[in-house]
Amino acid sequence: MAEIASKYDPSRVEDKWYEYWMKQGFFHAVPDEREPYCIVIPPPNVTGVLHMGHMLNNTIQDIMVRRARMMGKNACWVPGTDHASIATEAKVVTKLRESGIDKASLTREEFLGHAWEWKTKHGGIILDQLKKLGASCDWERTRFTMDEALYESVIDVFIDLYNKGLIYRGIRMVNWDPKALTAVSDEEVNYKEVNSKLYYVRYRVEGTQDDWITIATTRPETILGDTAICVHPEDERYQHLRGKRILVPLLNRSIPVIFDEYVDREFGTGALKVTPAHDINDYNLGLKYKLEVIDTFNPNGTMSAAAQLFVGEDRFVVRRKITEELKEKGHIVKIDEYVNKVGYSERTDEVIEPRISVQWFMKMKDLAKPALDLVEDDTILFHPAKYKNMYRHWISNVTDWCISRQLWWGQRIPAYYLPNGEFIVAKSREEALAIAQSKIENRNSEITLDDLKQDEDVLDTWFSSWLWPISVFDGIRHPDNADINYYYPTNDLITAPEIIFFWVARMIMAGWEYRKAIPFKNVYFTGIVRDKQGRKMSKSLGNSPEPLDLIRVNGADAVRLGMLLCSPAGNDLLYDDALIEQGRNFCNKIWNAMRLVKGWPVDDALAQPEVNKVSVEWFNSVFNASLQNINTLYDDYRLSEALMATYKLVWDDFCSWFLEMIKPAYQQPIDRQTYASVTGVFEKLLKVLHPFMPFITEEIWQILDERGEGESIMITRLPVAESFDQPIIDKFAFAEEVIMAIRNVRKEKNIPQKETIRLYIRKNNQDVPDTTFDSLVGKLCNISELAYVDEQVPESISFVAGSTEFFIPLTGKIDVEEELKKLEEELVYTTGFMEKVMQKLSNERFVNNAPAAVVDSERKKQDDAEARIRVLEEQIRGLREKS
RNA sequence: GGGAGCAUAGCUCAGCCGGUUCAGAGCAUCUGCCUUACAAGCAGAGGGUCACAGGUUCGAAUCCUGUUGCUCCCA
Repeated sequence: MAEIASKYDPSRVEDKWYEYWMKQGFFHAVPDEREPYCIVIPPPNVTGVLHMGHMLNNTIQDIMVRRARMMGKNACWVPGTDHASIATEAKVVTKLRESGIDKASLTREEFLGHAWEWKTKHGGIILDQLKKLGASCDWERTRFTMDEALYESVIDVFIDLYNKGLIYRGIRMVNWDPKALTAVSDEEVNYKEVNSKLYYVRYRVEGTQDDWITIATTRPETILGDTAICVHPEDERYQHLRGKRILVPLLNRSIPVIFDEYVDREFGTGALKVTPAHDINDYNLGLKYKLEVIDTFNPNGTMSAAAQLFVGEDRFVVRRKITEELKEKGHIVKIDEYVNKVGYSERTDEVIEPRISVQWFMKMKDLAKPALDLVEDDTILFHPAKYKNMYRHWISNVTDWCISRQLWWGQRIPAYYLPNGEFIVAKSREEALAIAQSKIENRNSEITLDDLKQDEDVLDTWFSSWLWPISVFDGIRHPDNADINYYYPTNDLITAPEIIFFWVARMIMAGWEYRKAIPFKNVYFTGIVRDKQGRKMSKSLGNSPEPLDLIRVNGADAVRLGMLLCSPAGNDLLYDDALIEQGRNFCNKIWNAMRLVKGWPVDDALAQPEVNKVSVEWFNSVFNASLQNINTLYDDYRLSEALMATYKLVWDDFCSWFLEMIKPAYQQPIDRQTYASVTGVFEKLLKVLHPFMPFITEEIWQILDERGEGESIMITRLPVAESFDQPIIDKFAFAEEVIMAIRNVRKEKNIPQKETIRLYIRKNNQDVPDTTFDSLVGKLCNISELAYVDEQVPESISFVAGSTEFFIPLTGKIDVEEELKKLEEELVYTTGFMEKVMQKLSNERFVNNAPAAVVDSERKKQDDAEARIRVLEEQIRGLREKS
């Protein structure tokens, strides 16, 4: 046969097989009579590029879907991207600006033209990157949240929920992103602790010359929007202010003093400035006391005309400037260092500005109820289950969802305004007109299409994503189509815990609302990929390796293996190059196992030696025992443990033991029967490995035997765990102990493996010798004579396994003192152990209370220890007599 | 401020409805080997008061209480 390189080179393998799989259409799935298995990808951001988190997440999805496919299920993994309205719009705006175009100078249609152009050209890079990872997605089903079908689904759902009274339009305090110029939802605000300052500012009481009240604020720039001062009704310090008014510094605007228990008397001075336009709590106070609302900020975070001062300047610049001015005018009492939490936009990292505006909201209470129950009663299972707590907490305290965004890139809200300000929610302008005309005939009868003005805003991207498991199968528009009926509910969702609210919870709501069925049966939460120091990987820190470089250098299989080995569900993964090195080494190990097996000449005339026969029997049992274990681990979603069990089965049991057991002598042929068994189990191992390492397993599977066009390991069936022979496993465990002891003797006495030794065995306690693995021990330890004896063998190195004595005659190499010392240490340990056991057994309460099986096992321990002690003592005696 | 979770070997973790020599795995470390598949390898070895303090029990890494430290979520 042709020379096979001693090192595995993934670069010559991976692209070749991926293309082959694509060409054969193995990834594509259509409904049939088999059991379906479906995963929808958590759609990555269309602007995104592959990062380490995606690598982990998609590796896991690929493992699940490949395994299901090899279990004979109809496996379908639907890929796609979401339109990421804020991020994409920002990208397009930036790009336009670079080519000298201002978004404001474009019409909506022109802008969307540019946006689509951008999407076509740059969008979805990430999907191609997934192919390098080996992802077996059904690319023919690739979806995008702005595809016509998905767009229309979103609109239909909006209209439906509006008609059900679940969507409303209202004036509310929202989280305003002054950079993206849009509202964002509560879930898109990240609170970070920052070092800031607490400014103590004194306001003069109206009608006095020198009577002041001091408030504490972290945001002096909002003073210009103050419309009240609030103190606790029982606060002794401020009783004299009842009925008084206060002058806002710099403006001398007169504002009332209000008394409300909301105020924390301990904080600052106990006096609170109230700015209803710029703080959610102040806003609520404003509603309660009917305060004036002065919005002093423009949407971009600069001061508005209403502020009167610093108009047009940025709020943070103004914070500095107004502090100076307040100081000059004698209003600053003191400034303390202060640590507080400030909200930042998830999308732009800009400081969020609470802002009053008109937005669309979705009522969550009614939808939340079933979504909570479905998780509480384990209809949907979380892995790990601890996320149920977090889920319960959020969903029990859920607030209405702000779903409108002041952007163009997204599904435009289907609301049409009449000249009088009323609005109609309808699928099209024509429909809206018809509704308007029928609704209040007299008043609106003269309205024409041109009078209707559609809402300018689009919907939150998550308002598309929450429909994803349904909309990818067009199940909103066509609830009875074959795909949705077959693949929905999907089986597993693999995602990050950070989007449990954004996405997981809302998909459950949508699933229940629109299909009265769960969107998925299991949710597997992956961890966050961090660097060795535990820091989250991020572009700004520069601590993330480039995933595609890792794949190019090490191969996708090595990367997949490395990432998965150390990431139990829900635990963060501390990335380390060593992990991938481990993956690479493993690939090489398998590769070399193949080289070894392929290198053996086969002799049909050769009968199968006994050694090989028992070895094959043993390995078959070990294989089935392991496979059973691996399947259980999969069932429990303990993927990294399933991988580790597979890894050990291949490396330790197959390579280190089995191949050595049946390995023919150098340049000697192997018998046909054994060879067939070896290639047979090798193939089985490759299949078990395939979901983890698709490329190398395909390559080796193809080399191992002649395969025809259209054949592939990925469409074969996984081996089914069969019953196994536990006694042979136990017998070998004993043989293994003996082999290791002999290796130790060789090492200690410097006897090379090439030099044969003799081995004498003395059974005690009238035990019948088990000779199953004797010939194997002989082979692996290069033993010229193996015999059972009744007496101790003089001039020998000896050791005891269980209560069986082993003697290796070694004239002239025995250090009696050393041997005695070893035996005595062994004796001390065993005696100590036995005493502990006897102590237990002499305790009546133990014997009476403990289960019989436990007591029996203690008795067995005692018997074994006693036997061993007798043997050890006898050996010591024997040695003493000699010396 | 409210809630949840975690603490076991140098690192990452498993064990946790109490009972097997129960104190484990992988990696890392150390020692010896270029032994004819693989030095990306082989053969071995060392390493932990199971965070701390109490309690329950014949028996606790495992159950209970408290303490300390860390992490996450929410406001």
